[in-house]
Formats: sequence, C-alpha cells, structure tokens
Amino acid sequence: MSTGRRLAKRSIIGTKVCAKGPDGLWYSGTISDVKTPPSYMGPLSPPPPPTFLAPGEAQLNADTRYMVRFDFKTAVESPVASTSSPSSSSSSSSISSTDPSVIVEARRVASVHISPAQALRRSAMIKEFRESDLIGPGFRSIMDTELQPGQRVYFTYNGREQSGDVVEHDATKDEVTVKITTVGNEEPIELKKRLEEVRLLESRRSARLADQDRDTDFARLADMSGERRRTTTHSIEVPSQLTAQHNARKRPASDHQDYSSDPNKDEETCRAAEILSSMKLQSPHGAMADKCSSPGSSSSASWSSGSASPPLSDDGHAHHSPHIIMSPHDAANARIRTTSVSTSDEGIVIDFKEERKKKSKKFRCVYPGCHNVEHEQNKIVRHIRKTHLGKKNRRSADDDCENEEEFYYTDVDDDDEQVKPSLASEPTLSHRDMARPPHEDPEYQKQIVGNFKQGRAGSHYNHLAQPHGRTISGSNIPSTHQQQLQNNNTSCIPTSHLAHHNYTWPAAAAVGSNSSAGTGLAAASSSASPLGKHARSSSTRPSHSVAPYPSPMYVQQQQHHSNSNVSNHHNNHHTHHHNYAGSSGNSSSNSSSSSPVIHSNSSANNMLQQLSQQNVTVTAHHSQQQQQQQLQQQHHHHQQHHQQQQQHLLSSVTITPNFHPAQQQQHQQQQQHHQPMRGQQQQHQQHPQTTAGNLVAHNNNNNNSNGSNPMQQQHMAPQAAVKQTPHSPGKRTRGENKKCRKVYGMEKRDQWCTQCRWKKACSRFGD
DNA sequence: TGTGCCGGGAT
DNA sequence: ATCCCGGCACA
Repeated sequence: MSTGRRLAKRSIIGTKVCAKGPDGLWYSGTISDVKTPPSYMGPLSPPPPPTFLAPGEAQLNADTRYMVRFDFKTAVESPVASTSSPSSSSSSSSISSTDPSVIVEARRVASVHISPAQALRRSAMIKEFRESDLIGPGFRSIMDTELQPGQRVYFTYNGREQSGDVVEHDATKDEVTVKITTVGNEEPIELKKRLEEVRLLESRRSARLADQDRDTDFARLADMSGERRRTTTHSIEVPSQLTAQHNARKRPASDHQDYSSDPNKDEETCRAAEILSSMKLQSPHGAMADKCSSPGSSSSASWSSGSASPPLSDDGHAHHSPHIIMSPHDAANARIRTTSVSTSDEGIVIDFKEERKKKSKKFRCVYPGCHNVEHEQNKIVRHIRKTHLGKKNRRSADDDCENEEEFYYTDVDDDDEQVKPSLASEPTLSHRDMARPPHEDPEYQKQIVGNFKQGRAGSHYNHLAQPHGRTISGSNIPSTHQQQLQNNNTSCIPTSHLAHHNYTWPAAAAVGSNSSAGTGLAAASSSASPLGKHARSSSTRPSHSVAPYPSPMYVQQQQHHSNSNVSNHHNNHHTHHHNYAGSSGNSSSNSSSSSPVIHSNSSANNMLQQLSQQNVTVTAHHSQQQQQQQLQQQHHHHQQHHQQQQQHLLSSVTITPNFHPAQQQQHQQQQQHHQPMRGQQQQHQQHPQTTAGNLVAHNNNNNNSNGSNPMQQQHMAPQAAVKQTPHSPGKRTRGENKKCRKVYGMEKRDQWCTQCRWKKACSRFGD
C-alpha cells in the first residue's frame, strides 16, 4: 500500500481512500463520486474518465473532485441501529451524562445517546476532496504524508493487522511510533514502525497472515469480534469483549471494505464525530448544517443525503465540548473510565487523542488578520462574536453550536502549532521530532541521496549547507517568516526544551511544550509557525523524486564543517539519514527503527542546524503557507484543497535555491499531476523528456524543470536517463541509488521496504 | 557474481 | 491483494 508505485487506476468510485479531516488526521472513506472540473460538472454519476491520470490530463486531475464518503458513519451504524441498542445504552448513558469525553466514547461503543436525528446525520459523511488530498491506491501514498499524533494507523504486528495510534512520526526516518494496546496488556505498547509499514486504511490481510493469526491469542480473540462486535458495541462494561474487539483488527480478508462488518466501526464512529466537528469548521456548508444541528434536532437529518458538509451537532459536541465543558479532573476520570472500560486500541486511540486534545488544544481565530488564540473554545467564540462578528451572544459560548463563529476559529492541537513550529525552534525533539518538515522527509532525502549521489550532491550540498537556507531566498516566504526561520534555526535552541523532548513522549512533549513555549508559539505561529496541517504532502515519494538531499557523504561533511556548536544533534540527525541513505557507518544509531523511543541527545541544536542547513527554509516556507491555508480553510473551503496542494508543492519547491514563485505554480501543477501518477514513471520512460520533466516536478525541490537552474536539471536528468535504458525499456535500469539491501544488508532484511523484500522495485530508495 | 526487480505463481 | 521467488538484465 505504501509502496511508492502506484497502480493503475480504474474506476475510482468505490475506491477506499483516506482523506484528511480538518484535524489533520486521515480518515478512511470511499470515493462515492467523482466530479470533473467545473466545466464538466454535472455528472455525479459514474464518470471515471477524469480518474485516469495521464500526464497530460494533469489539469483534469487537478480539478477533479472526489466525493469521499467517510466510513465512520456507515449505514450499518445508522441511527436506528445504534439508537435502538437498549441494554448497553443505560450504562453508557449514565457515564456520558456526566462526562463529555465519555460520551464520545460511549457513542463509539454504543451509540446510545445519540438521537435518531443525530445518528442520521452521522450516517453519511461525504466530503469533497482533491486528488492530492487523498491517500490510497491511485492517489497519494502514506509515504507522502507526515502522520500526526493521534492518527490511526494499521500495520502488521505479530502477524496480524493491528491498529494503533500514532504517537509520533519521525519524518526523517519515516519512522512512526505507534501506540497499540494488545489484548493481554492494559497498557498500551509503543512500537516503532516504518512508514511504509503502516497503513491508513485497514488492509485486507493476507491469507497467510490470517493463518498466523489463528495461532495467536489475538486471533482467537479477534475471531469473536465479528459476532460480538455488535454486542460489544453496546456493552461498555465488558472490557474483555472490547478488547477482543479491537484486537480484532485482524479481519477476514474479504470484509476489508465491508463497513458493516468492520470491527472498527465504532471507533470510526467516534472519529467521525471528530471529523464532523472539524469539517464543520472547514466548510461553509457546515455552518448551515450547524444551524440545524442543535443536538437532538431532527432537521439535521436531511444532510445525510450527501451534502458535502455534515452538520456536527452532537458530534461536534462530543469533540469540542469536552475541552470546554470538562474540567481537567473530569476529563481525567472520564478518560480513565473509558480506558478501563475498553482496553482496545481504539479506546486508546480515542482516549489518547482526546487527552491530547484536551491538554493541548487551542482555538485560534482565523479571522483575517486576527491571530488571537484562546485555550478555550467559548473564549474564542466570544472573541469572534464580539470582535469580528460584532454580534451578541445568542447562545452561550459554551454551547457547542457556535454557528458562524466556528468558521472563524480553528482548533489547533498544540502539537500542530507547537510541534511543527518547534521543528525550527526546537529541533530538540531529536529524531522523534514529529514536526519535521516535508523536506526532511526521509523519503525526500533518500531520493535526494539517490539522485544527488556523487558530485552533484556536492553542489547542492553547498546550497543546503548554507546557514539560513538562503537557498530559498527567492521563494515567497515573507521576510519575516524567513527571519523567523532563521531565528529558529539558528538561535532558537532552547536547551531546556531539548531536555524535555529527548525523553518525553510526543504527547507529553507537546503538552510540556505548551506550557513552555506553546502559547508563545501559538501566537507567533500565526505568522510562521503553524505548519498546521503539516506537510503531509511533503514530497513526492521516493520513486521519483530527486530531491536535493545531500547524500550521506555530504551529510557527513556537513556535520564536520557546519556545525560547531550543534554537532551532536547534527550528528544524530544525520546519522539517521545515513541510515536511510545507508551510507554511514553509524547506521547502527539508526537503530532508531527498532529502538525505543528514547533517544537522547543532544541534539536540539544539531537538529536546528541541520534543518536550517538543509531544508529549513523550506520548513518555514511550508509553515507559512500552511498557516495561510489554515486560515483560509475556514472561509474557503474549496480553495482549501487547492491550496493544500499548492502548499505541498511549495514545500518541496522551496528547497530550490533559485526558486521563483512563478515557477512555483508551474511546478505545483505539475506535481499535482504527477503525484497521483507516481509509480507510473516506467510507463513514461519511453519519453525521456517527459520523464525528466516529471521527475523534476516531483522532486520539485528542484523545480525549475526549465532551466532556471541548470544544475538541478542536470541532476535530474541522470535519473531520468537511468530509468530509461535503451535496451530494456520496460525494465528499469538498475539505479545507482541505494537500495534497501545495500543500506540495511541482508541481516536487517526486516528493515527493508516491502518491495525490496519481495524482490520488487524498491519503494524506499526509488530510482 | 551480486544486485535490482520483473513476471508470475501461491496463498 | 499480499507474499514469495525464479530468473533475467545489468553492473
């Protein structure tokens, strides 16, 4: 799934994909419809043509909108069903009444308190996305994203599919720390998985694995899930069941897309709530919906029909209100309760997430020009009403239904605000840093390494190495931002923070950071920091990109040359790269892949430096844009997608030394097209130029396919050339790039990318 | 000879 | 779809 190579596309409708919710997390859904560009608009039916991405069709693709129906609401769980459950409801309801958080949980488990109307609303959640906003076959791959804490992911653990909650995603190494709960353990376990090993969608399990599972305890437990699930759903009191349920992750191969049978439904429902609420924020329609969505109102039912924006109503409550309503204490209790009730990972996910949110959530006013940040929703609402809307409270701020107001503020996890920004400012997080900018994306780097290996790298290296990333000077980053970046990179190296980060969990770190820098950052963030949604876009994945990532060699050089004070960090960081790059001897350090989260070190400074030297600039860039995006999101729902894409592009583009805004757009477009296409390179090999162009676009780091930067082009060219061998057109020529085998060696075969393991084209170190 | 990975088979 | 591997092309 995560392999860089994309498979050919067929009719996309019905395709299971992941789309990002406003909270920055990805949620599974199914493409229910495809809308071609405005001009074509109309055929909601099944018009897959646009679906096919051909290089030339880029535009089409870019404009194509995909209606994604999120899974979490499935008909199965429809109101009726959920509501009807009598038995469990009692228990859960009691809890929920007191505790907002619990409510969520309860709902998830047994959608008890939900009024029919609410349920109905939830039953269908369809939103429009751009191709680039989707992850799934034919779209982006997980490798292109940076997962945020709280993101639910799936992976194979002990031979079976396991769901977990992302604790941290180290983009540098493409390593994801996942928190899971296993049957036997009350306490969640944290695992490190490589990005390519995790999935956003539950995957169909191979028969083989399935068999294996059978041998496992989990398997047995899981087996019960199917039938019991329903029961479980309603009975919160029975932990064991729940446990089984969530462990039940492993599912029969066939049901993978079957919502009704999806064991995760509950969880998804829960998430849905989140999404719904957030969606509301994003879409104007949401507001409308909102109005009619007072809890329990039946009017809302109508939206289930498929309007793009679901009302959040109760869901919204569930998510938002907790923050506001719940006292910390309550929250804690609730959490505990919930958790105890369900040991399932899902529970964890939710709890974890909620916890995180509660602790670190902020509400930022996105009203143009206003960056006010409040820690409480009601405050922000008030602020908006008074300051921007100039109206008097119709409802109490506490009311979760703040119609319009909601559009003017956005809730931001501190993680988002701080962590990301912290990238620059607090590289300290060391490798665990989740906020890593796209550029830092290992994949990127890998690619770069591959492409730049030898010689050219050197030149690039120089650019990159330049402190301050002047590289990007041309970019549209506002000077202020740039400055900020610089500052961050160079000066912001709060050692103290380092201390935290090094040893703390992301969540913890986030929290801690909140207190420490969070607020400030948040405020500042408005200007530059909040990567907001992050760079998931980061770059294109491995396969094609030729990002200017310094090769291991260079990295080393960097280390030696450029960092005087920061060396430690630097080293660490680089080391990681090395790992990926496979060149350095330190690779061992990268043990990271398997090692426990704690890496100490020193490294904040190094990190900073590194960032600054390498792509920091980019980062800044990114963040800014992202931020903008965020702001705009609220108001321009549709544009959002676009922007996002652009941002992605931008982010990557930024790296280019001679980057010109104008070019940027071009590239962006290209990228849009290409991204989806990734993996199709081979097909295009026949057209060298095209290929090159594509590559460039992808790599976009170097964007100017045209020339602005000959050097870059040259760099790119080799790649393209490599690919197409006169002799074996169909077959890719062996690239010089490092492959998993080389990098990790046979001993560490388990660290290879799946493709390599299967003797397929390496997805990690794309050619 | 080692490597990358295509093509295809088994599950 | 996932996983595996024979075997080819290439270095």
